[in-house]
Amino acid sequence: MRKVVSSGQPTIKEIAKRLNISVSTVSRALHDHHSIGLRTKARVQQLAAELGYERNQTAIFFQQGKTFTIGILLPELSEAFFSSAISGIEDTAYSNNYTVLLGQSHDDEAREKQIIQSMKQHRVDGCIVSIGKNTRNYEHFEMLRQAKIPVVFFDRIPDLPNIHSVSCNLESGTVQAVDFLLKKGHRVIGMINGPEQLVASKERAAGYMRALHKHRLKYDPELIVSADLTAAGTAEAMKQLLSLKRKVTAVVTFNDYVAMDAVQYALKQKLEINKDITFVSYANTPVSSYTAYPPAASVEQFPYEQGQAATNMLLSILNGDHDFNDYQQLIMESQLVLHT
Amino acid sequence: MRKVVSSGQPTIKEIAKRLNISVSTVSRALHDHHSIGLRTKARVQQLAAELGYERNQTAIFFQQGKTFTIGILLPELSEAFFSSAISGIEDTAYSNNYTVLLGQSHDDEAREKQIIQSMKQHRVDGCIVSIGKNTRNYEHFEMLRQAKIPVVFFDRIPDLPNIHSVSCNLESGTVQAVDFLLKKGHRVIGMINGPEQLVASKERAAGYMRALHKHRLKYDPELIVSADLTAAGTAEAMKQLLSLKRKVTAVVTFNDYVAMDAVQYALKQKLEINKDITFVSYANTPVSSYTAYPPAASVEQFPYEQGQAATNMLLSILNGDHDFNDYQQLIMESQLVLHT
DNA sequence: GCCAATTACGCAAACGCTTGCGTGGTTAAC
DNA sequence: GTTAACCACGCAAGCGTTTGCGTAATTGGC
Repeated sequence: MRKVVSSGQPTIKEIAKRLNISVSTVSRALHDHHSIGLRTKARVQQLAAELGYERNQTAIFFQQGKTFTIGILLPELSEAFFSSAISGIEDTAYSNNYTVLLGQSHDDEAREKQIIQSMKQHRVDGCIVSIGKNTRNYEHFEMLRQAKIPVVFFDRIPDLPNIHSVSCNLESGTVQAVDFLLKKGHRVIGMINGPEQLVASKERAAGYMRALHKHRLKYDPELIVSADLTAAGTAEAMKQLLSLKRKVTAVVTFNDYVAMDAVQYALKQKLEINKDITFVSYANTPVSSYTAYPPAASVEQFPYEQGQAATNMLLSILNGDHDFNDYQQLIMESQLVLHT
Repeated sequence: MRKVVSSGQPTIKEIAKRLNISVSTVSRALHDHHSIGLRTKARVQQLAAELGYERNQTAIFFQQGKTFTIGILLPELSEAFFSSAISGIEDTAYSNNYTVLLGQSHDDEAREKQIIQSMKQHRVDGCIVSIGKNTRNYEHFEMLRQAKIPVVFFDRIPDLPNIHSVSCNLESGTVQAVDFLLKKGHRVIGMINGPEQLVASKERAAGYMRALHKHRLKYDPELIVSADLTAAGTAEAMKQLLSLKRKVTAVVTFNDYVAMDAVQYALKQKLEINKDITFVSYANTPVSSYTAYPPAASVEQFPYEQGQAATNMLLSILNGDHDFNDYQQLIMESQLVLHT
């Protein structure tokens, strides 16, 4: 039999042989088991230290059927929102002695499936996933369910019945945003919204309307325009808004990128930002405050905290704090942040 | 003996039992081994498919002493530069059938050590690491070396003799940047540099001087000022530069954030950007082009490509393409990108 | 029709570790 | 002095897979 690997790393066996005791005694000594004499314990631990012994995790993972590893699947690692989220996930995983296995789907369903497959094969204890834009088929998650690997969905959540999830309620944040503008005296407030099929767009629109309703103002459909989030689309949307009879003095934009494009357009029209027109946006990027004309306020979605929350949820599931069928859905509140 | 885990996942044994053949035959059949009859192969593969059999990677990792996993340790996952790098690393790891284990040090040496320790215990095949700002002690990397786990350092490289590394040469990029300004007719070019002890600052200064030398211009020390990268520090630096007798018409700033702060200051002084004064910067953020006054050009450091390169280097080491003592250092060229 | 080569499969060890159970030996309780 | 409790340790199975080697049965060459 060929020795596959000789990594030179000392094993429990070696220690046992050198000390003329059994491996089980060594193992227990290393775990500070009560049934091992103080003398033997000390001898074992000392020799282990001398040899630079380190437990072979792969062996333990295999033997225990648990890896203390969580898989995290996101569409795009380099997007600011997600990278903050990863940061939050890694931090809380780390402090609970879990490790993080990473994969990005690039919004490609096939790759998403392969990564899930790979994570399943790696025997991760659980997953945190944000699905791709184009994912329509959820059979890969069904496989995880059958393998009894719990999944917490996060931010981008599939339309499935029984799932754990963490997401951010943009509606309440939008209410706050519109409230803010109303209190500043604005009465004609436009909104550049995203594609209508997105949940995120629906929540924004709902928040907009709820805020108006709260203030007993009537809703003018012309004031919400859907755009495709490109610079050109945003310019077009701005043009529409500015051509209305009622003079729009404030605009809620879908995200910071749209806000920046909208600002550009407004400047070209010789409008003075924060005087002729005020923008409020959603915080997708930490650098928006560095721009020449940052939005007056933005709705923060706390990606880092969402990552933390998702991880905590997963860990509590892994700890068996809940029934397997007790599906949890945490909806975090977004919050308006003023850019003074 | 208590059965630790029953995950329900079918094993090779099960298949063997059901088919009344030995496990070795099943294993070989699953690997398409030539010594297995076509008939048996087919029967095995079919049953495996029916049962939804999936190889237990943890068992294989353990048995083979190899995990096909690379550890990646970075200071801060949410920084744009690093998150792009991760993206590049994950992409190339993925296409080579490796998986990525993630950790962030938050520039904390103790945490860095713990993560390295954890990765070592996980028996990663290799590591890619960017060290923390404050790391002075490198014994944790020495341990990796002893465990024969190869490490490729990346971007933030320790001052050690025999290491593999990938980094970006900012000097040449700076030469290009200053060249660009000189060709545009600027003759008095300022530089807001970072703290002097940083390698990155030294490279920038060197590039600045080399470009001047190339054009047979003399170097005026007053034109390079060191700042602390805060908004206030940048304003102070700008003030210094603008108060010089010779009228500064262009400034090379340490990074995009500094550039944005500098722009703000210039605007307050009623200077017209790209007319009275032109900025050139280093690309740390993908959104700088969204700002009202992006720098006229910026030195791109290609974090994604650096990530790819580091991964490829690590994989080639793992493949045994080089001697263990053949230390590789790849220095990538940065490149000036014009923002038309 | 004999030997060699080939085909098709099984045996069993090994990877490193954990853990239920068994077993001598000592101590304490009555 | 007998029984019970406890202490300190060893035995051995088992986790799922791979793989060197052994071995029947079949085939082919001459």
